[in-house]
Amino acid sequence: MMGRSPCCEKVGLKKGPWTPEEDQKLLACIEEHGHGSWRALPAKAGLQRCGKSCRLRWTNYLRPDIKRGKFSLQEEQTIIQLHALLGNRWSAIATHLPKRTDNEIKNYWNTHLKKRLSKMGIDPVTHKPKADALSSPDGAPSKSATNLSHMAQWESARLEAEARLARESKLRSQLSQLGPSDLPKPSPSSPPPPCLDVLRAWQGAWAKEAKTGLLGAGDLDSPTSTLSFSRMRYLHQLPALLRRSTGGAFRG
DNA sequence: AAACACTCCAACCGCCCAATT
DNA sequence: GAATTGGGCGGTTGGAGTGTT
Repeated sequence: MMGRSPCCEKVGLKKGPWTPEEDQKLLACIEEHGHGSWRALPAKAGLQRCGKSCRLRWTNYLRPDIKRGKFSLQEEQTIIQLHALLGNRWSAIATHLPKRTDNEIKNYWNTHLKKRLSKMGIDPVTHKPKADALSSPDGAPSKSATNLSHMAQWESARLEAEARLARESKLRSQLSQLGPSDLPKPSPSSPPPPCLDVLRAWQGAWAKEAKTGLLGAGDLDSPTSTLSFSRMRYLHQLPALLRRSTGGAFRG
């Protein structure tokens, strides 16, 4: 026989919002058996749901290692900076925000941050000032802009690699914890997430470049000459911009 | 108080890819 | 190698909650 055994039959499966009873069943089942196979879980748990729905409910809502509620200013900055570098790759962004799910970040971006950036005159897709010129008059990027462009590309690739490593590490720890002990716990053996270190390193690199004069004085003040340079400067100034846009009322 | 408009987010859908047979 | 699945991802949306007229 080709392939695997057939997937769960999709007749009579419940959809829509989860009830507290369903949540309890799902939690109890994962506590007792771990989630092992999502496909097999609904039957074990006595749920009229498909495995996919169970997985979504667990990863986005029931998992105990989830922080819910208001995003801090620091988290907002991180999301915007990572979005400028990575685009709509929410799972990659989420690996740098401990305890936040990609779904929550995506929602927060769509309902809050996108609008906020627009109000600040920043295109939320390109992260460029809306009326900004795309290139220098002669069309040739400056040397510093080229360097910065390479730097941005390098950082983007590095973030991607880190996100991948984080995923693989998570997968390994899940595999080793299959079974009753599958509930996430504060484990001293699991490495801390890469978190904000990448952004800090990047910010440090920016400061160094600016200080050592790799950026010409004009580069810091003149209209931006390339998309990458514009983006780099924007990222550098983001914390101050955000503080201004929130009127300082936001505290991390 | 009712009707309508808007906001927000949990959950769905469809697609993709690696793994499995 | 082909067929098929499970799981992950990003885009989208239904509907509850809130605000406005």
